[in-house]
Amino acid sequence: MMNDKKDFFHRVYEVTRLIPRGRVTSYGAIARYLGDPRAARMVGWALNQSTCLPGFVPAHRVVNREGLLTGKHHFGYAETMKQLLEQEGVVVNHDRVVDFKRIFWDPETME
DNA sequence: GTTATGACTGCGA
DNA sequence: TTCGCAGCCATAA
Repeated sequence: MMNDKKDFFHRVYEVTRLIPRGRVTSYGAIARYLGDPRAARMVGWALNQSTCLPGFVPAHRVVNREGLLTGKHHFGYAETMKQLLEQEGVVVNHDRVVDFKRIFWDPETME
């Protein structure tokens, strides 16, 4: 169905909203949770659109697998993503999430 | 209509 | 170990 495509974006937002405060996850983890590990790029694209959506989508809690803030440039100002994360207690250094493995949140296990 | 690109990831050399 | 390439799918030109 063509609604499946829409659902993909919708589910990205849903999962992203489930990310606990002070935790982060990766595009690949979300994509894998949605059933398409290779569709990580679509996750990023969906989050790009999410910045213009009504309601709060913590897209700043989604980084790449290395913990790098690759999407910071899409928040209007490059520092916005970092500041949002630090506001939640996530330490960011040189566009990289410190202790990424530790605060990583897996959508599949939700822990 | 086709081509190029993108907030990525995994695997092979 | 690091480096390069293919695959994923939607949007833009």
